[in-house]
Amino acid sequence: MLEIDSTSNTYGQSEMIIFAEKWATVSSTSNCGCSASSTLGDSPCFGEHFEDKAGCMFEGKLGAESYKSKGKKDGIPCVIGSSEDLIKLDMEPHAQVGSESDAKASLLRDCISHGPFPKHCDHVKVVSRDDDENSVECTQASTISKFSRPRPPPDIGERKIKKLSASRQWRPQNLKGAKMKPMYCNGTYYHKDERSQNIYPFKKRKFYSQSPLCPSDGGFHHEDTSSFPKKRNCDNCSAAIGASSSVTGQVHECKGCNVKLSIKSFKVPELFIEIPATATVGSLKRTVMEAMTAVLGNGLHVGILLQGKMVRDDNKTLLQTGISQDQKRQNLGFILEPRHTQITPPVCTEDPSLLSGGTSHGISRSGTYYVSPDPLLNLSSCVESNLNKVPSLADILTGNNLPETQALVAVPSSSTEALAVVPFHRKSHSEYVQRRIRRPFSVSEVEALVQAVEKLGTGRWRDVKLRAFDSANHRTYVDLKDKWKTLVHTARISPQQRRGEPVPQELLDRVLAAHAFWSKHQTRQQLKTAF
DNA sequence: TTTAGGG
DNA sequence: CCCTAAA
Repeated sequence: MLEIDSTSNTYGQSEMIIFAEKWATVSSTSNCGCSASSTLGDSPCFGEHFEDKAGCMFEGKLGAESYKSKGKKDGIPCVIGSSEDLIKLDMEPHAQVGSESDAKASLLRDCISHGPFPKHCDHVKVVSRDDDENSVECTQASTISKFSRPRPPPDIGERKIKKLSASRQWRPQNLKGAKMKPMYCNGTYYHKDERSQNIYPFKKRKFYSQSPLCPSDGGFHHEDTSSFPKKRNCDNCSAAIGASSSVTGQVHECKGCNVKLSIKSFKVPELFIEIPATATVGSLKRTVMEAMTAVLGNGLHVGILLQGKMVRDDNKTLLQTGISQDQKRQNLGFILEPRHTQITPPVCTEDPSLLSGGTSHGISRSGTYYVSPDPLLNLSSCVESNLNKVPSLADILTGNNLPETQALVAVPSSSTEALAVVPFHRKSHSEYVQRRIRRPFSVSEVEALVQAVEKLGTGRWRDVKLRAFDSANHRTYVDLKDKWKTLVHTARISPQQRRGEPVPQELLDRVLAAHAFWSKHQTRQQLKTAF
């Protein structure tokens, strides 16, 4: 197996220039009818020009080296990225914070996730490469294909990730039973008191994030191709990570009243990819693509950190926030975070020992990947009050506004690697399911399990669950049965062969004893019923 | 839904 | 942990 650690992945865009309306919040820039589910896997139309309503214009060649556009109208030029991984924003000091961050977010979104060309181009004009003025309404795909890379045939199963995270599901066989008894079903996570819920961070976020209360994001998630319930559809959590600008960059003020910010490349979160050595390069590319889509495909939000504080008021001008001040800008940072952060803060499990460090470097299935958070996200502490906002991922990751017990993933906070350990794997054509986080049994759990089995015997896992793990929502009776199986196995092998947190020999002995006893017992029962 | 077992 | 046949 090949394991690729692409920690240093960066999105150094090639040269890219945005022209946005001076006073517009540039978020509109990217709201040009783009479809959220246009993903990397869907293959952006490279090499396109387009101009959206807001007058922003891109010429994209994400796959290639160049990505630039020329400006027109009275926009403010923003150069983002280059071969030197440079991102420059030339902003008017009175520009709103939101316009700056949104500009970048939309750039990244468009270029990274969706490609420079929106899939649905109702509101987009395609202009000839040679003549920017001669724009032609894009009314059909054929118009685009003239410029773009040939689109794949309808069979995009292998490539398309339909609302990647949205399509993910847990225990599909149980999904329909939302009314099941809590302990049997993950439906439990819908209904029970959240505070009592344990850490299925992504799942929880998925389920809650697009609850009816979750506002529409207005632009990037409209193509809801998923057939799953709405409430599971706005999970960005898959990308329960964020990225931050790897360098806050030099900041310099230009002569006029414009503020120029220079940001080095945006880093993407650490990516782990596992793929068979026999896989083709193409499939490797696809896998990376899918991973990136998972991370970025759902839309990004840019957060701004000024001297360690999150700048939340998008309506403040750069002057007001102090961004235009040279000295303050020394400490200016940008953070990428998933767009939907309306999550219900998960709560730490009642027993910290239950969380005893599963490593995030677990092996996932072939051709899968998972991401871990960018450590950079942990660097700053934000003290600002929340202004009525639901904590964002960045908040959580930076420990802002959330007590430790509400960590996004209830793992020891020191364990940065424990975050986001959920790999994806393809279930069918365009569905991705998320594997549950691996959470090794702690000794105390083993103890409880052994005790229950001693009492109830093997084969009554539901009762075992009820008896000893009733409140451990993340342990199903199947889990307990599986654990017992491994315990028996563990007890039988030599201590040298055992892995993970060592289980006291005494417990293992009891396992063997109980296993032997109940095996006989079962045999006897069977014999009884047989005769 | 639960159990049982293979993957 | 996942998947699923079978009960």
